[in-house]
This record gives sequence, structure tokens and C-alpha cells, in this order.
Amino acid sequence: METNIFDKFVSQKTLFKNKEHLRHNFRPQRLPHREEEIEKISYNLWEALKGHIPSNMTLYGVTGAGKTAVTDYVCHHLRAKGETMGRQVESIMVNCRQIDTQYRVLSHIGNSLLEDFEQDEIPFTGWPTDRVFNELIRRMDRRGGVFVIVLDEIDHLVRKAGDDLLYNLTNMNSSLKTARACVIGISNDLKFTDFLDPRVRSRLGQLDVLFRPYDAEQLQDILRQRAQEGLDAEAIGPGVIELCAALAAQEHGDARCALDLLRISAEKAEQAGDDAVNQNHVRIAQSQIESDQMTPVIATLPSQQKLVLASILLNEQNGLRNVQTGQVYDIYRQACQHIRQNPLTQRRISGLISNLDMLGLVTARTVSKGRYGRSKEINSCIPANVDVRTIMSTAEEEMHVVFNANYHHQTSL
DNA sequence: TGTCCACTGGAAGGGAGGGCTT
DNA sequence: AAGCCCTCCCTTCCAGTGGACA
Repeated sequence: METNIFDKFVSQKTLFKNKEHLRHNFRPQRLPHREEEIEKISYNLWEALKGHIPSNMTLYGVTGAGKTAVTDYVCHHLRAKGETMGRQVESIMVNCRQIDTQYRVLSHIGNSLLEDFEQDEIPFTGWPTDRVFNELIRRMDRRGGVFVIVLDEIDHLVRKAGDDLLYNLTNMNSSLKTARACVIGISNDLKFTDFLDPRVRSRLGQLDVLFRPYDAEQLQDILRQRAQEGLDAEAIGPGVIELCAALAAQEHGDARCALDLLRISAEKAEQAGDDAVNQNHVRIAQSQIESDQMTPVIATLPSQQKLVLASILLNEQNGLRNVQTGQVYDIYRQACQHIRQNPLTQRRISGLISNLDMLGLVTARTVSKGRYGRSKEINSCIPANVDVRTIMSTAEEEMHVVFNANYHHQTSL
């Protein structure tokens, strides 16, 4: 009989009861250690169920502090209650990291309000922005009720596109006839309101909620709860929860990271055919997460960014640490010569380096060397188990050439 | 104390590429 | 087809800067 490659998995013992429960975007029955925040937010949104306009809110806290989870949780309950009470309440979540211009946010919200009988999506480009805005108002009014617009990672949007959008959204109620709207901004950055127009700042910051990072013990509680729901009772070895929590607590108390760690550790244990997760699996999982996060980021970098990253790595290969922008630019220009490309300006490269810094692939610290000028000190933060050459070379043929050539710094005397 | 280095980072604007309206 | 609009990528220009050095 023909054997199927999946047969061995069918017979394999699984450690999971329900893997979904171990994902960070899963909405659990309860969110431990966030009772206060839930209370504050839901108390405000209660207004929506009474048909009034809730205050706009801004939620602050580091990544993985539960801001998005809490908001999602409260909005879910809000909609459910609205249904039973016969109140039209709608919540729309926009992730401003992916959807990061005024036009795109407005069209995204507008298109999420599309009725089944309509076909006319707002196009992803082409319309003047105010037309998109008017169309959005029209659709909201047609539906009526209260809309809760959640802008996740709002700081990212403001830094990139300014505060025009927030001005318009927080001012929406003056254009709406039958519908009402309130805005919840979620930010990783406490100081992002510094960039805002004072009017927008006061309208958006009617109610601030601060999310403190979870400490190791709180993370343990979260993990225990999820593990209970998601994993077999005997599947967790001694010290595993504690280790996951401790490692995530080092990452500024990131619950998302803790959950990923636990889930992937369990996957590792399962793959190895072990009966329970042990601390070793957690270590393996941790290093895998690191490289898994980086690989697609590097692979999808635009080619110029790849060249810049390669230039930094080549510098490090030659034993240089804390390289300056000028040095990177030197190598970059030579690399461009090798592959017969026109080099970009140093200003642009400086910007691209800052970009790589934001992506977490390098660290770029601006330092002053006194007489010897002011520049960035650049180091890569790509762990050793990530094979950058292969990742880049498979995506970009020229990268072979770049990595295999010899480059020298112009010594300026 | 002032100078000066090697940049940084903001601003403005060009041009290409997508799309819409008339 | 012409005239718009939006976005992205890039260049050019330039004021600003932290701190070593004379």
C-alpha cells in the first residue's frame, strides 16, 4: 500500500488541546491583571449603548501590554450588548502600521461599512481625500448608530502622515447627521501627542489610559490560564511557564512574546516526540523566534535597503564595530560600482540606515565624536543563526557579487 | 571660549506610477 | 486624452549640533 507523507503526523501524539488559545490574537474569556483598564474603557463606551457619544480615548503602553487585546475584548462585549439592547453600535479596528496614510485609513473604514448589495468599493488610489471622507460620512449616516473607531499604533501614523487624519476623525461628529463616532487611539509611545496640533491633542486626549507592562508573575498567570485551555494538563514540564514568563519579562513584559514562546516550545516538544515541554524546548523556541522574525523582514527589503544592510555586514565582517554613516556609505558606493548601479545620495542612505534601525535589524545611535564630527554608530543586531547571505542572495542575484567582492575604506589623511 | 567636524534631520520639490473624472 | 489626485522614492538644500580640541 502507498504510504502518505502525512501518516506519521496522524499517529503522532499531540500536546495541544486547542492551539488557538495560545495565540496572542485569540480572545480569551477573561484577561487577567487588566481589570482596571477594562473597567475604565467599558465605563466610557457604555455611553454608546445609551446612544450618546463616548469620550475619545488614548491608550498608552509598551508592546504586548494588552492594549489591543483589551480593546478588542471590550469592543466585542460592546457589540454583543448592543445587539441584545437593540442599539446600533459598531467598532472598527485599523492597524496603522499597515494602513498608514490618511487616504488609506479613511478608505479602509469606508470599505468596511460596505453593504452587501453594493459593489462600489472606494479605490485604493485616485480619489481626492475629501471625497473619500465625504463618502465615509455618507455610509456612516446611512447605517446610523455609534461608531467606535480604533486606531492601533496611531503613533506610527502620526509620525508618518501628520495629524490631518486625527483632526478630521475627531471632528467627525460635526459632519455626521444621524450617526455618532468616537476615536480610540492606541500608542506605544507616551509622547506621540507632542507632534499633534493642540486642538487635536485636547480632543483626542479626553481620556487617557496607561497600560503598565506585565511583570513576570502576571505573565505567569496569563500563561497558566492559556496553557490550561490550550495544552494537555501533563504537557508542561517543571519551570517552563516560569522560564517563558521570565524571558518575556526581560522583553519589557511582552505578553505576546510570552505566548508565542510557550506555543512554539510546545510545537518543538511535539516535533521531537516528547511527552512534555521542558526548558530546553523553550530555549530552542526562543532562538527560532528571533530568526523567524528577521528572515522575512530581510528577504522583503527593497534592493537598496539590502545593499545598505550588506554594507554594514561587510564592515562587521572586516572586524569593524560601531561603524559610522560615512564608512557605510563608502562600502555601499563600491558595492554599487560592482553591480553597475547608480549609488543614492548620502542623505538618502542616512535615512535608509534609520529605517533599518526601526526594523530592528541594526542599531544606529547618533553620537558626537567632538572635533571629529557627529554621526551614527551602527551595529547589526542579526543573530548568528540567521544566514543573511542566503536570504538576500535568493531574493537578489546581485547580492552574490556584493558579498564576494573585496572592499576597502578610503583612508582620508 | 570659540571653532569646526561629520554628519543629522527637516523641508521642499521632482518625477514616476498608480488611478480617477470629465 | 487631458487634467487631476495620491503615494513612493529620491534629490537638493541647509540649519543645527555635541563635544574634542586649540
